[in-house]
Parts: sequence; C-alpha cells; structure tokens
Amino acid sequence: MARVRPGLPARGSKSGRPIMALLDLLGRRWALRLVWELREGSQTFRALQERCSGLSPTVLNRRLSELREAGIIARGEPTGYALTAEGSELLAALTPLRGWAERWARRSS
Amino acid sequence: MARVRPGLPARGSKSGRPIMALLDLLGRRWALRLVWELREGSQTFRALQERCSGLSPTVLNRRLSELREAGIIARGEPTGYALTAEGSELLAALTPLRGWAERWARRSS
DNA sequence: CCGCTTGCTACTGTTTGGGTAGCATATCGC
DNA sequence: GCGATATGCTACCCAAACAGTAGCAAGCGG
Repeated sequence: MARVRPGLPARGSKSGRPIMALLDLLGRRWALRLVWELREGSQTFRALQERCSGLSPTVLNRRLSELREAGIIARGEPTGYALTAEGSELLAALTPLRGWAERWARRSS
Repeated sequence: MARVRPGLPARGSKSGRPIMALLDLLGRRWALRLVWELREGSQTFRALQERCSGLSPTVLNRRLSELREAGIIARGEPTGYALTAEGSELLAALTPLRGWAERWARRSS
C-alpha cells in the first residue's frame, strides 16, 4: 500500500525527513486535490469521485487509504470522509496557494 | 506535453479555476519536490537528479519543461535551473508545509 | 586532442492510474 | 416482506506514467 509516515524514508529521500514524506504523499495523483475538496466538510465516496471528474474508484480508494493511514482524513459521520484536525491544519497550510494561483492567472493571461 | 496554465482547464476540472490547474501541476510526481529542492538557489540537471535519488532524466526533463512553461522555474546562469520570481513566491506559499510536517512527525511517532 | 561536465533523448520494462462492471450492505418508502 | 436507491468498495483489463540504463552532442579546461 506504499505507506507514508513521517518517520519512514520517502520515495527519493533516505533521510526520513518529514517534509520529504509529505511531499511524496501529496505528490501522488489527486492527493492534493482530495484534501482541497474536503475543505467544506465531509463528502461521500461518490461525491468525491464526481468532484474529481470521475476518477476511478480504484485510485480514489487507494488515496483515501493512504491519507487515512497518514492521519489526514478519517471516516465521516455517519458516512463519507472528512478531514481530521490534523488534516484541517494541513489545509490551512495550503491556503496560501489559492492566492498565489490567482496572481499567477492574472500574470500569465 | 500536457501544458498547465491557469486559464486552461485542469485535469479533473472544467472550470479553469487557477487553483485546480495548480493542484494538477503540483500533483505530478516530483513537481512539489523540485520546487522545494530549488529553495537554496540554482541547481544543475544532474544535481537535481541526485537530490531526488536518481529520478529518471525522462521525468526530470518533463517536469522541468512543465514548470518552465508555467513560469515557475527558468534556466539558471550560466547553467542549471532556478526558481523565477513567481516561483520564489510559490515556494514561500509552500513553506508552512514544513512546520506542519514536523508537527505531524511528532504526533505520529 | 583528451577528459570531463553539461542538458537531454532513446529504448525497454515495471508501476501506476483509468475505465467499466459489479458486489455486499444499509436505508428508505410501501 | 419487496423493490428502489445509495453507500463503500473490489475485480478485471488496458493505457499512460514512470523507472532504469545507455548514450549522444555541445561546451570547456587542459
């Protein structure tokens, strides 16, 4: 399942530095996007699929498993998936990206 | 070459919202890591390869092309690659991740 | 010329992801 | 009970992405 934990060496880093593990985990397809799509609360498996334009359930389930094992997301109540407290902090650390992306759009238009 | 520009619809988003294009671009393997590895200045092609534990030149060149086309990195002087001004701002928007990753490591140990 | 570094491409396999179908469970109305 | 619907999820097979290795052309120092 290609576990990703901050203590384990990440793909491309034998040091085990947490930031490398994180960049590895978030650098997998749809991982960043999934965290982003959960910003407004819990979503069901199928809702996540639709928001990511029908990504295959295989990959969705794999990413969900990895992110759950990393403690970033968890099962929602009574259904679906949601960010954990840690996941919410990660999302907060990610929000500067939105501002940057908007400036980027203005500059390159 | 799978161009990524903020105006173009990203994989999985027909809206063309810049954040989606960015999450798509940075969600490709090694992309986040490459931006990170350039944080302390220009690096040669082969230096980047080593820092990412020998990722294949095929992929490295593809990521570099994509990131260059997106205006995030550029050719260094006289050799190598470096972050552009925009790229440096992106890196700045990414730095909160390091703090999060360190807390993450402490919590899950 | 020789040796070294530069960025980069070609080739061949393995890994990852995409696309579709379908299952088992639960919940609702009836 | 019954069907209808929604849930999370798995199996299967094929395409795309990536890894691993070799090697090339250009530039520079000697």
